[in-house]
Formats: sequence, structure tokens, C-alpha cells
Amino acid sequence: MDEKNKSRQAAMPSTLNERPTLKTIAFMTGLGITTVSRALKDAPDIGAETKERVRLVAKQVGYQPNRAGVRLRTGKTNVISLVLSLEEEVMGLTSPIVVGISEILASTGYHLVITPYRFSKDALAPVRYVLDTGAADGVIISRTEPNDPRVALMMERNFPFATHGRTEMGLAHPYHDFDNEGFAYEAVRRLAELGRKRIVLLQPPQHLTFHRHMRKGFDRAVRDFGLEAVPFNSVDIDNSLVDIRAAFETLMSDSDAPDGIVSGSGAGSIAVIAGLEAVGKRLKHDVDMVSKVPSDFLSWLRPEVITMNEDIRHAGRELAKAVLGRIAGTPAEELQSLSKAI
Amino acid sequence: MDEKNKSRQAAMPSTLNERPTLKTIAFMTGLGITTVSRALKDAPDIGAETKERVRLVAKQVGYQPNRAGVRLRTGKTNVISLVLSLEEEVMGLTSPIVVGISEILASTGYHLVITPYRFSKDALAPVRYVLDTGAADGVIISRTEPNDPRVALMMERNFPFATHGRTEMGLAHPYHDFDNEGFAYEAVRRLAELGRKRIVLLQPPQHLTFHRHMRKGFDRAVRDFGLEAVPFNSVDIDNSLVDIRAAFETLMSDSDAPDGIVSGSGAGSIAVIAGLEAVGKRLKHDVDMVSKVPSDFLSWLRPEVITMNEDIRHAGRELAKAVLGRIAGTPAEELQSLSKAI
DNA sequence: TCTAAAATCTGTAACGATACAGTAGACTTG
DNA sequence: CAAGTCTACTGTATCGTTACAGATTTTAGA
Repeated sequence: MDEKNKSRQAAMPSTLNERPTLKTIAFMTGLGITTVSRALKDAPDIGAETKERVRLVAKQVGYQPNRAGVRLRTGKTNVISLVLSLEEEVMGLTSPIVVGISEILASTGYHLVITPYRFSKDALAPVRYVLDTGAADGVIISRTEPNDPRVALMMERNFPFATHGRTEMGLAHPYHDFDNEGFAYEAVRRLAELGRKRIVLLQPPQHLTFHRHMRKGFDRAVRDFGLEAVPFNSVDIDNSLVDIRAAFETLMSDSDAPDGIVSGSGAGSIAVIAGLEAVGKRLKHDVDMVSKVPSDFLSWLRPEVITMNEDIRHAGRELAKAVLGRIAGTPAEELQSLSKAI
Repeated sequence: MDEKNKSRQAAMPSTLNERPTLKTIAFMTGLGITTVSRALKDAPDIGAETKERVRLVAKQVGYQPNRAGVRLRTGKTNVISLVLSLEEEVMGLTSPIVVGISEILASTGYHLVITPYRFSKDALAPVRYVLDTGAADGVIISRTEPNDPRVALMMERNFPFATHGRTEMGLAHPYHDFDNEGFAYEAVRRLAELGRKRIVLLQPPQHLTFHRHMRKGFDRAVRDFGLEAVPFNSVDIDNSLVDIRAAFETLMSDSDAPDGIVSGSGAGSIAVIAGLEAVGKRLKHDVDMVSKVPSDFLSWLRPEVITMNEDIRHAGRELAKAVLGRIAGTPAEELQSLSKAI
């Protein structure tokens, strides 16, 4: 202060066409860096005219906050992490979910980072990584289990997340889920309507939560409509198409083979069809089938199959909204949604 | 120095179970922060024993460099950005590419960030964003055009990137591409082998580079085998399945309809089949078809279709290796690959 | 007119890492 | 043994941002 030049905070104009920072704006407006920072976030202790001036200059020079600076100082990453299994490349499932999430994040400052893991047993590792390194502000996981350690961990650390699928731990957390119970019930109902009696279900693996939902809807409908559920546990929708096909070849060549099939996965349905056609059965004649599908390709090639669409892209949008909501502090209870087949 | 306590760089042990930083390790080892930093990157001016000690402690406390710190100081983001069109949700195409990229990045320190754009006309915007904000160390783009402004921009700025598909600008840059010329040639050859004479091509849109490749292979084969190419430009593989189906319904009901079809897209093939079957034609009888497919589902439901597989997941791996190579300074010429149908 | 309270604005320190310019001591060398 | 050279280590400044604790000016109050 007693020096001759007052040595303002924003002294030098740096170089020329570098990326503008708060310092650039501070220099151009003649204000302090702090003032500029606070003006841009509309703090109450900055004059209205000053704010306007700062905003104008900021826009003019195309200022965009440096993410690393913000992140270092505040810990806010502006990142949502989608935790994906590299195995579960189940036909076209991850693609639409990524698109759906992106659609929502596009209008926010958030980036989408894919955090992969290789084997189901390592599912906890990526979540732990994000939590330990603070790699993201929120996480989206899928393939939930009734008692999911990932959910337990994130709840315990009070970390924002949303799950594709529900859990059964008595903890309220954001989720989006497809109404698999409703799907299975409706599927069986349609088969009953067609006069089918012996129904089989190609179901999700036991350890995933939605196995229970689908099973529940299936069993209830079978009871309600006085049908018979054909026991079938040799394969589930996580098995390879080759295995599913083989299992259905065996099943359908049996003397008391089912005459109605509910398939919990579009990809699986393909193998199912191949299996039953291999033993000479024909859809609509010997057997009817209802399939859950993530896209409409099946109805083009086997219109005989009754399809019920699960809108994965919509799920992506809902999940993105849910994590963002959680980050913003919305109670988990208000961030839970269920969608029906369309 | 003349003070009584020498005030080392690493003075306080911070709190307890916070995330460890260089400071933590410096305190534990009694070394300076700089020394620790340099020891961990194996700098030549640090003693062997010291390095060992630092590494041990670092591992013990689970040290992981703070990305924001590194990024702020060095500008290195450790991020690869995959630029995706939200429109081009062409059946199951993006999913395997994401998986392939992830597989490679998993063993590096790189994260994968999805950078979407909404409409084809905005394709340049996300690239500009990444360049302007320094959001990533490398970029992967797809749907390249012969003269691609995105490529021009990144070359001009000397920014590492890899393209899924080639360009024709006389600039050497990393790419991975499917050998569409080879595919089309081979496809036509097989149709010729089956005695087909009048061949039609469901091709990529004109503005994309691989349109030319596929066209070239197709035309060359038609010439080589003395066949006839049926003109057909009303739809391309970017059109909706509904439109493709309608176009093929018209085409195939013509008196001089083609008896051989080459389809440049698996999803498109579905619509093609629906179209030709709608007018009473049957695969293998009235017409044969060869399709490029990203997965094997088609061969399950229409084994009559000859399929040639494009391994998108492999493309993802190659692209990831290519960008990383470019970042590491490998000449572009050594980072170009072409893959054949499998 | 003098003081208290607003209203605005600002410098400093810190987040975690690294580039750079040292420093201290041991070891050569002539 | 003085001077130079290595070896091994370290402090300072800095990247861009924000929390915090002032500082200055204006307005109000009495």
C-alpha cells in the first residue's frame, strides 16, 4: 500500500488469446478476482450494476470456469459416473441408457464418465474407487441385488447415487425400475387369453432383485388364471444365447413341453425361438411367446412374438434426473420411479 | 531458517483418515513434498533407497494422485473423450464401442468421458468444446466424412485424436476402419456364386466416407463378376426402419426386382427382410442377401441371410490404442488400422 | 456532526501437484 | 587443500478457484 504501484490483484493481462480466467475478466473490468468470482455466482454482496458488467464481459470473452480449479478448491467434480459391467454387454442395453443419461446431462454442467468393471464379483471396486478418489459427484449403478453392498456403502457415506433396479434393504434411495412384476403378469394374462395352459419363464438370474419381481408377477398370474407354471431353472437371461438355445431345445422336445413362454430378455428370446424351431415347433401354432424387448427388432422378424417394450433410454433419463435430484438435496423418496411396458 | 523451528515443508499430519496426499507421505517419511513427488515418478535425482521407501509408504496408505491437482498444474486431464451423436443410436453400435474403449483404458490412468451432440449439423461443437476447455487429452470421433471439419480442426491444433472411419484430406491421422470395400466385394462375390444377377446395395449416406468405400467394392465386384447393379438411392442405412421397409417393398414388387441384396447395416437388414417378405418374396428362393452385422442375432432368426460380422468392440479397442499412441507421440502412420469381416 | 450500520469491494490463503532454482554435503581433482 | 563436480534433497511459486476475514465507502440514525 505504501508502495507506489498499488499492485492490484489482477495485474497483468497474461498473454493474448489464452483461455480467459477470472483474472482476465478482473483485469478487463478493473475489479478484483474475488469480486468477479462472486459476481458471476450472483452473490448478494455485489452491486447490481457490477454484476451486469462482469456478466457481459464474461460472455464477451467466452469465459468458462476451469474445472480443475473448481474441483481442487471445492471438491465438486461436475461428473456423474455410470458404473458398467463389461461383461453385461447384453444386447443394446447400455447404449440407450448412455444416450438417455447424456440427454439430461447435456443441459447441465455435468459430464458423464464411464467407470467399468470386468467381473460381477468386482462390482464393488469401481464404486469404492469413485468414493475414495472423489472421482464424481454422483453414481449410477445397475443390476441391483436385494441386499446390495454398493448401495450399503454409498448410503453409509451419504454419497448421491441412483440405481437401475430396486433393493430390499429397508433403505430409501433414488431408483428407476421397470415394472417387471406388471410385465410378467400381463404377459401371462395374454398367454392365458390365447388359451395357453403350461407356461414357462425365462427369468433373470436369482441374485438380481428383479428376478423376484418378475417371478412374483408370473406366479401370481399363473395362479389367477388357473394355469400351470413349468419349472425351469437350467438357464437364465444371463446365460449365453447358445446355452439358452440348447436348454430350450431340450425343454421343448419334452412330451409335456410348455405351450406358452414368457421371456425376460429380448436377446434371450432369439435363442428361445431358435431352440423351439429347431425341434419343429412353431410360434403361434404350438406355442405362444411374450417377450420383453429393449428395441423393436424382434417384432420385425417374428411378428408372431408378442412384445412389450422396456424403454431403456427413458430409464437413462430418469436415472440422470434422480442422481441430479439427490445431489440437489431432494429427498430420496421423491426420486423413485417405476415404468410400465409401452 | 533463523527461526527456531525449521518449519519443514510437510509440517502437520493433517487430520486422520482423510485421503492421503503427497504431504501425508512427506510427513510420514520425513522427506520434502517435492522429493516425494519426484520419487514417485522415478526421477533420476532421487536416491534408490529413498524411492523404495516412498513407494512403500505410498502403497501402504493407498496414495492416489489427486486428478484436479495434476490437471490444474500440468494441464493433463487423463481423460479420453468419445464424441457421440445422440441421434445415431443405430442398433447396438455405441455400446460395444464403449466397452472396447473401456477395456483398453482400464489398465491406464485414463477415464472415458462421453461428449454428446444432438444433431449432425452440430458435430463440430463438442470437438470445439473439448479443444477450447481442455476437457480431454484425446478425442475419438466416428461417422467421418471425406472432408471432415473436425479432423481439420484437431490437426490444425495438433490435438491427439482417432477416428472411426477414414477421411480423404491428404492428412495422416490415426484411424480405425472396417474394410467396407472388401466387405461389399466379398458380399457381391457370394451372391454371384449363388447365381444371382441383379444386385442392389443398401448403402451408407452419401456424405460419409465409408459410402465411397462400400460403393467402390460393390461396383468393382459387379463388374468383375459380370452382374448388374440395380440403381437404388431412395433410402440409405440412416433412414428409419419404417422408411427402408417401405422402399424395399416398392423395389421388390417391381417386375425387374433385384435377386441379390447387399445390406450395409444389420438393423437395416431387418427392415429389408420385412419389406421383401411383405410382397411375398422369400430369402434363398427369390432373393439372396448378404448383411453386415454388428452382432449375431440376425443369423439366429434368419439363417438364410449370409452375415459378415463387423467387430465393433474390437474397433473400440483399436481406437483407444490409437489415441493413446498419438498422445504418447507415435507417428500417425503407425496408428492406422483396417479390419476385415470375421 | 458524529457514529453505527449497510453496502460493496478486495487481499490472502488454501486446495494438491509440479517446474524450477536452488542448497548442503560428499567426493574428485590438480 | 581449495575449487569444482556430483548426488540427493528441498523451498518457492504457480495453475484457477473460492472461503474467509477484512477494508472502504455510503447511508442512516440521532
